[in-house]
Parts: sequence; C-alpha cells; structure tokens
Amino acid sequence: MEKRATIKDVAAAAGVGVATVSRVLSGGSASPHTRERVLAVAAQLDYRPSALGRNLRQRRTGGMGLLVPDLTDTFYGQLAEGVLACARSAGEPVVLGSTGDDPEQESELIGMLLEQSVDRVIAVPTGDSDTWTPAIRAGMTVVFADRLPAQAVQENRGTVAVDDLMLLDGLSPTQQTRPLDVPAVVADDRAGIRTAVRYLRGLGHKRIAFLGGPGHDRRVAAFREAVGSPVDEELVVSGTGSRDSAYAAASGLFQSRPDLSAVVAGGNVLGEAAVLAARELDLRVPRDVSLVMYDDVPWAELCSPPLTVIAQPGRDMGYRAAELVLRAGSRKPRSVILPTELIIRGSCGPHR
Amino acid sequence: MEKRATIKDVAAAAGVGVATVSRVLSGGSASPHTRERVLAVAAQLDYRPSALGRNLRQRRTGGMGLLVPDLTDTFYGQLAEGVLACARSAGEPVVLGSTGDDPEQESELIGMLLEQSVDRVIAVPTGDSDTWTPAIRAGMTVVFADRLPAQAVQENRGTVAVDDLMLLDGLSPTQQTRPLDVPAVVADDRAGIRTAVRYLRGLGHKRIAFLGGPGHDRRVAAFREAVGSPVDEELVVSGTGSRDSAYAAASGLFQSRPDLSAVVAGGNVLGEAAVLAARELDLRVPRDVSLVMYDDVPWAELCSPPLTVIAQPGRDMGYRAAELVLRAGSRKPRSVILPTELIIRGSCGPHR
DNA sequence: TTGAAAGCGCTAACAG
DNA sequence: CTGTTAGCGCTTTCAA
Repeated sequence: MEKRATIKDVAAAAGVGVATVSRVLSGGSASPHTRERVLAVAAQLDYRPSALGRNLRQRRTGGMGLLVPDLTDTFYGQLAEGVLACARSAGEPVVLGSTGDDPEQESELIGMLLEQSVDRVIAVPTGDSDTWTPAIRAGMTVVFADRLPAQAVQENRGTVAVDDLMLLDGLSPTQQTRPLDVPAVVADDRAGIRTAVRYLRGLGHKRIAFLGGPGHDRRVAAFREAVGSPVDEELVVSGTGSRDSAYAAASGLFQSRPDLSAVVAGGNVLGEAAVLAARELDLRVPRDVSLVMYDDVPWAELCSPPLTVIAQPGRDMGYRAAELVLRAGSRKPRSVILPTELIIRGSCGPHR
Repeated sequence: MEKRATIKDVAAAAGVGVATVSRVLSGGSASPHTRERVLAVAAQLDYRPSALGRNLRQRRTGGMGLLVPDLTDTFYGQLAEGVLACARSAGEPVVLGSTGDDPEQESELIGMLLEQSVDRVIAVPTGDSDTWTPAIRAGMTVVFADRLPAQAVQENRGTVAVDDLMLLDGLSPTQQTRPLDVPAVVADDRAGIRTAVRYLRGLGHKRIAFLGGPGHDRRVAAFREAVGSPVDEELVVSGTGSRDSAYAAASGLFQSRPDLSAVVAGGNVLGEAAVLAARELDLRVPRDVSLVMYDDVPWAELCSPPLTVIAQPGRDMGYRAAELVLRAGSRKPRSVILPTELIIRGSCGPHR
C-alpha cells in the first residue's frame, strides 16, 4: 500500500498520545474535548486504522473463513450470500475457499486459514471429523453449515460431535469421549425427505429412487428411514459431486432400473442431472418418472414442467451460521435446524 | 488462536538466530547443515509462519480481494471459482465481498479491503470510475472483470481508462489526462451481441428487443450498433439487478410491445426473467418470441426448449483476472478480451 | 553464512 | 483521564 496515516500521525497532529487515539477510536473513555479533537484530526487526515497492526497485536485476524464445496452450485451461492450479508453488517471480512468437495483441498484451505490466523470458520464440511479435530483443538471456532462431517473412525480421543443433531437423525452418539461440540446450522433433512417420500407414496409410487451426492449422508439415511425396510439398494445411488458424475449416476440409475417410477434428487446438481438424463433417455417427467429435487433454485421454476422441490433456506442458513460464529465466545452456541418446505410444482404425477 | 510455535521457538530449538530461520524458510542462503537442521526442527514443532507478522512487517496483506455483484448469479459463481482456482494454486487467500450491484456497498467494501491492507483486487465494478480512482491512487492494484466502471464525469484529473477496450467498443478515449490504466478481463460483448443479432436477423426478425441489467452498458451499446439506427428505444429496457426488477422489466416489455418477435437478454438473470414473463403472458418460445440469453449456465439446457445462448467463459475470466492481479508489478498487465460463442439450441425460431 | 536489533501499526498494562 | 511503554511475529538491514 501507499503511505497512509498511522495512529502516530494522528496522535502527533492532535497533540495527544497514541493510546488516547486508540481509545477514542475504539470507544474507550476520553474527555469530550479530547475525543472531539482526535476525531477531527483523524477525519482530516483520512485516517483508517490498519487491521494489520491490530491483528498482530491481538494475535488473531478478525472476520471469518468460509469453506464451500462449489460456488457454481446455486445453493452454495445462496449460502455464501447469507454469510456475506451478516459479515457485512458486522463490518467483518470473509476469506473464501472452495473445496470442490475434496477433503484434501479442504485440509489445505484449513491450513491456509490457520496461517492467516482466521480463527472463525463457517464450513460445509467435506472431510470427516478427523479433518476438523486438529483445527478445533488449535482454537478455531467452527460452525458447520448444510451438513456435518462424517463420523471418523472412533478412537478414544474425543470426536467432533454435533449434539442434538445426531439424535435428530436417529443415530446414537456412540461412545464419545469429550465431544468437541461443534455447532451447526442445517436444514431439517429428515423431515424434508420424509415429506417428499410420503408425497410420492401418496401419488402411488412404490419404487422410489434416491440420487445422492457428497455430503448427502443424512439425506440418504432419512430416505432409507422414510421408505422403510427392506430398502432396495439399487435404488440408492450417488455421484461424486461433479456434474458429469451426477449425470452418469442419474443415467445409470434410469437405465438399470427402468421399473422405478419416482426419483428424489438430493441436491440441485443432481436434480439437474436427473432432468437431463431423463430427457436423453426419452423419459417424460412426470409421465414416465416423477422427480422431487432438494433445493429450491430459481431455475427450478423454469423447467417444464416446473420442478417440485424440497426448499431449504440457503441464505438464512448462511446468515445464521455467521451469527453463530460471531457470537461464539459470549454464549455458547447451540445448533440450529431450519425448516424445509415441499413446494409442489409440476414434476410429480400419479404412478401409472 | 491457541499458542502456536513462533519463529523464536524454532530458532531456540535449533540453536540458531531467528533471522536464520526466516531465511531458510523463505528460501534464502544458508549452509546445507543449518538449513537441514532448521527444517527438521520446524517440522517437528509443526511450525507455521504467521501471516500476521509477515503482513505487518511488509505493510501489506497477501492474497487478493474479490468483489462481485451477486453470488446467486451463476455466472459470478463461475467467475469466483476461476479466481479461487488461481489463488489456490498460488497459495493465496481471497477476501470476498458481494456488492449487490450497489455502488455504496461497493465503496464500503473497498474501504474494508483498504483497512485490511488487501492491495490487490479483482472487481466486477458497479460504481463509476470515480469510485475506483481513490483506491487506485492509494496504491491498490485492481483488475476489472466482466465489465468496466462507467466513465465518470470528465474532470481534468485523470480518469480510469481501460486502454484498448474503449476502442473495441468504438468509443473514443475522449480527453484523458494521465489515464490510470486499469487492466480488465472481459468477454467480447460486441462480437457476441453482434453475432446474436445477426442470427436473429437471419431468422427474419425485425423487432428485436434488448433486456439489460446493471453493468450491461457495453452490451447495450453493442446491441444498438448491431441493430443499426434508428434504434427503437422502447425495445431497449433495463432492470436494476434484482430478480424482481428483471421480471418486471421483461413483463413490461412484452406487454408494451406485443409486436416484438425476439429478445436478447443481457445476462442469465434477465434470461430467466424473460422465460418466466413469457410463460406468464402465454407467449410461446420460440413460436411467439425468440430468445437469446447472454451467459451459458447449466440450467439453460434444462429449459424447454433449451435456451440459445451467447456463452462467455466465466471461469476463465476469473482465472485470468487473478493471474493478472498477481503478476501485476512484474510486467505491466494488458487487458484481455475473451471470445464468446453463440450456442444454438432451441429458443429461437423463424419470424412468423 | 550468520545473529542481533530495529521496527511495521496497533492495543493493553501501568503509571502519572 | 491521559501518556509511556512493551511487545504481537516477522523480515531485513547491518555487522560480525
């Protein structure tokens, strides 16, 4: 940067000590006269306190890190906008990283944040809890959004636990030693999926498939639960996150099981793939196959027929997560579960 | 953050001075023996140099800022992914801001970046060149992406000039005193729009409308040029950036000018609005109205009919911009113009 | 080749 | 209420 006025310049110009300037600018006590004077000089010099000095002094960078799998996925775009909105109103910077749903990249990004001393992070986790334990141990305040890290292999060291969320999923907390207690902001996947499956059932569908992607474990679990056993395992397939892989999964599913009559796509990328694959195979929606997609994205309405979706509040999710990570330290944050809503449009029809 | 090993710890443990450690870690000269020893100790202590100390010392934060209008717009998601990819390979952090296409928010974000001493910024500008001049004067290296700031009212102070791009648009550089010379990475809007208009003309369309949004000045200009005078001004309308406003603009256009037979949407949000508005008004695409949309986004193919688009390489644009901003300083970066491509799908038909 | 020392701009004790 | 001072972790002269 070019030469900018420092706190010293202001102090000198105002004829006071640097500490006084610092106090005035951070709302500390000062005589009205001094305060006014300092403020005037600061304004006149166009002084802007350098975050560099402050950060070093406080051994921490302000703001927060944000790790998402892919900004090309509209849902994460919404989530990011929520985080940014909250950060902006708090005047805090956001350091962004895109993991590509790759645990290795995620680790590298965590390392980068550590190096930057960004000690507050909102993450859509990709790796398992072992990826996160070290960072949390190192003092990072993290809030998970949209999903939770897969449970790592149990060890007798503590694991990342996400309190009541596990119960929500009907998973038992297993034997955890000193859980790390990471708060999370997620949608009520279980209810969302259950509602969708019931809806399809109500339409007469028996063979319902689930098309999942990375991080959809909770949704898959909810799906299994909703359809009840025995689960036809061939009807539960997953892509790896890329659009190509999602397409391949969808296409493979339709071809291997022409008897299925409905599909629940675990995310908008998978929904997109399902629509494309169905069209390619000349399957009509909803005549030949009904489709429910997780995520309400603007283009869901553009499809013909418009897609019936399980909407989750992406922006809110980001905003709430940012709030949590900022408030952490004062009160201990509790996880948040946001409601989903089945929005019925035109992509589901009665089973024929 | 928790207590992490500092350079001092490493120095002590290795029995050398801190300067030596610093040198070794930044690839300076050191005896093989010393180097090996330091490296070993550093690894053993899991030492990670703190960016805080370095930044303060160098009076600049590494990495780069990224300012986009809206991450919910898939195109900017692609752009951001490109920037992140380049930054990642350079190991640099990215500080993100979303301007909402609001010059005021943009200014605030610039201020935030200045405060953070982020001196390299990639921006999809919203404000005019006066918004940017101060930042650039303050020593910020900026690279514009996707669009250029509107020319501010001429003064005899220098203005932000974007060298050859203005010529590309057929604008004369007017009388500029010491242009600030900000490099930019943009798509060849002029060619893209021209190709689209010619294509529609070839289909027999005479009344072609342009549906623009914020920052589409160059596209509007290209459109005017392509249709040739006299331009029917009622056929050139703009939204303000929100989806609602885009919808209103599209709907208003269709209603006020039922005689139009083709629309060029200046961006994917406007294309979305056009599809929605057309459907609402019972206009069939492409029977009643042909549509070409700027931006190729995954869902363009999902529409029925699939949308004919002017594709621009969003990801490349981000990547190139990041490269430019990182290389700036060594060689003086030149602007880059990326090619567009008309991808013909199904949303245009012959004029009836 | 190496080490000692001087800060970068700021905040937080600690005196006055 | 205010000023002085001591660093935060690092890079970078400057000597040795």
